[in-house]
Amino acid sequence: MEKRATIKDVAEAAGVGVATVSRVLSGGSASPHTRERVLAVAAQLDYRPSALGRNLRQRRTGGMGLLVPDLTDTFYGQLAEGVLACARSTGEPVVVGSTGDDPEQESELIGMLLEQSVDRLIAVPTGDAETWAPAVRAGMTVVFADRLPARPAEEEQQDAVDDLMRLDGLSPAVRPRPPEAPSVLADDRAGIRTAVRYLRGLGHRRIAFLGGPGHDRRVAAFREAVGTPVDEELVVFATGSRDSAYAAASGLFQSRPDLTAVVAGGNVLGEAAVLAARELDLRVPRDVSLVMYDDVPWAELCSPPLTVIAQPGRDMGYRAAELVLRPGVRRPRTVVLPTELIIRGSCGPRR
Amino acid sequence: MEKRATIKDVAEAAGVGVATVSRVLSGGSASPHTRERVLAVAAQLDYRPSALGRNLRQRRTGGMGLLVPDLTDTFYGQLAEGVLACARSTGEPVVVGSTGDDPEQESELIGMLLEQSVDRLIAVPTGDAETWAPAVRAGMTVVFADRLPARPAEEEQQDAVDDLMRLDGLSPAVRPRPPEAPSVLADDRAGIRTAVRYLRGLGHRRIAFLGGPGHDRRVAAFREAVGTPVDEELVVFATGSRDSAYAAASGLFQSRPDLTAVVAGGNVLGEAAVLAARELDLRVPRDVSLVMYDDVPWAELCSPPLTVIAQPGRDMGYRAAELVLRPGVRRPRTVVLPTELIIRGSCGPRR
DNA sequence: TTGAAAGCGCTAACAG
DNA sequence: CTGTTAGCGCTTTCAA
Repeated sequence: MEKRATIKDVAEAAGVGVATVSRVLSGGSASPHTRERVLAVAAQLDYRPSALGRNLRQRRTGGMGLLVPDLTDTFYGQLAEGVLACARSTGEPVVVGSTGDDPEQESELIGMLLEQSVDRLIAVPTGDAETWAPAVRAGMTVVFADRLPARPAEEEQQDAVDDLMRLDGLSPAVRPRPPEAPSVLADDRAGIRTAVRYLRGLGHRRIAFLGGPGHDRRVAAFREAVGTPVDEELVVFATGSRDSAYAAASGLFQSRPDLTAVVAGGNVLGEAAVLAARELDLRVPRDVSLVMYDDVPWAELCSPPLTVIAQPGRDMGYRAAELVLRPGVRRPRTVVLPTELIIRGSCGPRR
Repeated sequence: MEKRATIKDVAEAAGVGVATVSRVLSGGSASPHTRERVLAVAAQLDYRPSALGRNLRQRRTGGMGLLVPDLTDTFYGQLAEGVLACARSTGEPVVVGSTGDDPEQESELIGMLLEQSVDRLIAVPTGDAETWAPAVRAGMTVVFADRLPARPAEEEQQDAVDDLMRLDGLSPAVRPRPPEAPSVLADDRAGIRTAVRYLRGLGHRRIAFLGGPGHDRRVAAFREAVGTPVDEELVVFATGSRDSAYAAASGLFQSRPDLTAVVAGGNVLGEAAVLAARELDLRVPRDVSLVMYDDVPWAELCSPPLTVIAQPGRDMGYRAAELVLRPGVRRPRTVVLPTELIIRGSCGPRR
């Protein structure tokens, strides 16, 4: 346990000032001779600039934060891998937090990051705009991935009012929106639409949607794809846990034995659906067809192999990291990545 | 984007010195009156001490590092969740890195952590003792989880020599071992032994082991459980990737169609085995029985559901985090957590 | 019990 | 092109 050399040590050993060392090491101008000398001494002393000093001086930590709901969910594992890969290529540290899809924990983690002066953050948000206010106020560069923060209830109400006005042929007042953070999303709308069309093509009419936290855009897409009127009993929600997902799936199958197909909004829900169906002796795809959001390695292992809506988790993470590192001036604020319906064996014609 | 209050602001507003504020906030002694006053002002100014200043002063970052091979592997996801849960309870930041089971990347990540002055690290190591030397030299508190660093080749050789001496009835010289870092491991030996016994009980004699990086202890246990002579063709290794795992599994099945059972050393290998078997039209468990290390949610979804050796990934992470945060004086240096054979449907009697 | 002051290692003005 | 210097926000002696 020997203590590391400081910039001062290098300066002395090289017979120059500390500023020169700093300059050379950060690519500033210096005479070839000096540069060479400094570099040699630094190498010889095995000098590594301490991030501590730099951070304090610049009043910000390098690197970035990453907040996901649950690293046990393969999709978020993929996303995280993407972020880490990008960060590794630039040598940046990534502070990771797991929110458990709980706004309160998310809030605490944001506080922790603020305390660390981490000013760049990639998040799969759980809380609403209010939860995210402190981060924005502090001037953090935030990039949302996979989903956007829910909008506060009051705003939704206001939207409803606006909609009514529009029905009456009136133009609602233009109200300012909170500045949208850049985000990286999958094309949920297209993904869901394709899946629903596929199921309808197979003859299915009573199609259910099994959603989880943050799946609002997917449900909306589902509603749109199914068209009015949507049978509300066929749209059910679980919280983040596997237990809750199982309960929701099981409840759905039991309360509506007439449904013939299910779209699961995420891989944990898909897993729950398979389990619940088996428990209730429903055969897939004979009794019920299933499409799952997320392609995960085990989707192929199921029998039958699961038909899925694949989204590029790793790419999403990588892109988000790029965005947060280089907040381009006129870069597209929102990146939408394509989804793909991968047809395997979990869907069949309506029984 | 308003700038945060500093300790100086609080001191001025409370009419005390900065030292007093520091003391009060870190639970030092102060008159009740002063304390109250400082606390009130701090709250009112929404003061949060900056980790930057503290870190520089103490020449160390709070929190810890976490290095895993791949967050896409559910087991490491579980482990990471455990670490993050523990860290969250103490408000500590966790810097996570993914090594891809590549010693070089691991080495770079260690360097990055050193640069950040992160002096506590939990790692699922990939490199050998040499890779870990810099961390040790720098005085990092390291806790290994799931596995230990491979020992350098020369040492293995020396061991072989020692073994020969013992065979000759000689006592080899006592050579110093590198100080062992504390670690949290699953009881691989018992887990593998139980699985092998179970398979033998079903009548299997030609049992193969499908291993990956870091599975040395598991192979050793396998060899021991099978007893001499071990059919070396039945012990095959893959690198970390899914492709490699698939290739290894497929190759194994094809080169030794006479094998009747396989023990997969990890969930990625288990996945590969299922896939390869299916591709070769081998039925599980009729044609080949399979036991997989790691219980993961999808093990139950397979058909047949996979018989597994479960290890408590989340607990392992949590314990490791506790160990690294409180390096107990005379605490057990190595924690071994129990494994459990969970019998589902992937093993049958020898055909 | 309290405050003043000295840095921790680094970068960025500012002179030279 | 280069060196000197002034902090960044905090903790921690050391006196008072």
